[in-house]
Amino acid sequence: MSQRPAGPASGREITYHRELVGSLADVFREHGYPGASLARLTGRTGLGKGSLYHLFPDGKAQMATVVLDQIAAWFEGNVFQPLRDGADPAASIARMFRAVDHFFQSGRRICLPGAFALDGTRDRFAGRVHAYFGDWIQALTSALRRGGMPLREARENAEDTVAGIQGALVLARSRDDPEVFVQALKRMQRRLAPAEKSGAIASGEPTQAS
Amino acid sequence: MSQRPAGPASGREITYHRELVGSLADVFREHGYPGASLARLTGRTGLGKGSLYHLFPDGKAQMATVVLDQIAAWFEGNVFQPLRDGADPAASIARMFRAVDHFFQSGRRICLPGAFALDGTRDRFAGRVHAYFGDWIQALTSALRRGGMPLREARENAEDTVAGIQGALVLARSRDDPEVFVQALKRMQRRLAPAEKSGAIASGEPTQAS
DNA sequence: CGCAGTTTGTACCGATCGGTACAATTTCTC
DNA sequence: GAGAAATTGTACCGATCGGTACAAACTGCG
Repeated sequence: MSQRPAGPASGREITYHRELVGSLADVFREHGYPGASLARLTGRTGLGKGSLYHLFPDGKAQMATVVLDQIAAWFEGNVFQPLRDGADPAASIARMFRAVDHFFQSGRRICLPGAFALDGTRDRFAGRVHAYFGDWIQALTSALRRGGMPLREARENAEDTVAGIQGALVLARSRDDPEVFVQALKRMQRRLAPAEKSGAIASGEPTQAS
Repeated sequence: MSQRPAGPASGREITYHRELVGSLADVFREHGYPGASLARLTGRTGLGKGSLYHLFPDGKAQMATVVLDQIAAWFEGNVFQPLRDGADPAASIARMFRAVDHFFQSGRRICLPGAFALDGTRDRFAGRVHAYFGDWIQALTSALRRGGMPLREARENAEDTVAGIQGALVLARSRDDPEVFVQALKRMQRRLAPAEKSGAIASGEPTQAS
């Protein structure tokens, strides 16, 4: 989804673009959509308005959608797809918790789709916000079911886990203590474990978080 | 904490003021702090700039602090104090879940301290945001302990429950389905119950949510 | 009524908002 | 190295931002 602008040297271009989108993401995370002004966007990325509007002709809204798409792509590759297709569901779930801890930087980074969901920004990006959480819950439900959990229970545990992660991020930031997030993550993983084999085998490390 | 401006007829004044602060709260909830423009604030309250700045000489920041204080006061009276001092801890916890469902309008209203916690707004109101969650967790921990739960377990369950509520609000809004919140609340209440007497006796209904 | 104090609408302030125009520069291709 | 295309900085746009000034209108009280 991280589209590349028309141009040559596409190999280097993509990397460049990915880092750029990561900087934009940081600004949206730190200030929210309304608070992410063009001044902050240009300041953080180091690019002038001209460059930014050349890359994103539709402006701030387009920057946010590209950011959301990059986040979705990362989760698709490192979390959702493994949960859905992983040969060992328990290992996929263990991998999910590792990836989540990695992506959210052990509680120091918030979830942009979650933050967008809370205020009026949601309506601007309703489809992407809805898909992010829907895909996550669906994938986790699938892994739990294949681990032997009944559908209803799997669905409920998936919702509780995804919600718990969001809430733990809120709590960690409210107390300015990332450890709150780390510990909450561990308890959620433990709570999800009993119904399945506990010996989770590592299978693949998460790629560099955007 | 909801201070009353100098003036007569203080009885009616307080009510008037409480409703006004409620309208301000709605705007902050719907748009976040940076998105809550003076135009929206005046539009929603029906008051002109002159009136608003007469009531809140320090402007937007003061409006937000008064809103946060009113929210804190409501939770103090309807949730925290009962949790800490209620004769029957199990009943106090049941009352908490009722109050939470009521205050957050069964998932249709978000938690402002939680929303503030996520972005840079937190730093502007760090003390109040920190206190809100700290008081809540402390009060719930107290009730669980008095219900017979060991300290460590009580503390962890309190954090998980408060975080779970925040996450459920995020999830409900992401799917635009308040029922997600209601069901998640029920499961959290059930999960908290087994360690204590299940027969919760109603003791006091929550007052009108601001 | 008449007056003091409160409350309010309106005009206005400089700063910043998101976005556009466009010429100058850099970069790639041949 | 010439020419085309992509990239960039800068100036500028109208709108809106949060906030101030202040005179008019309203209020309660004697």
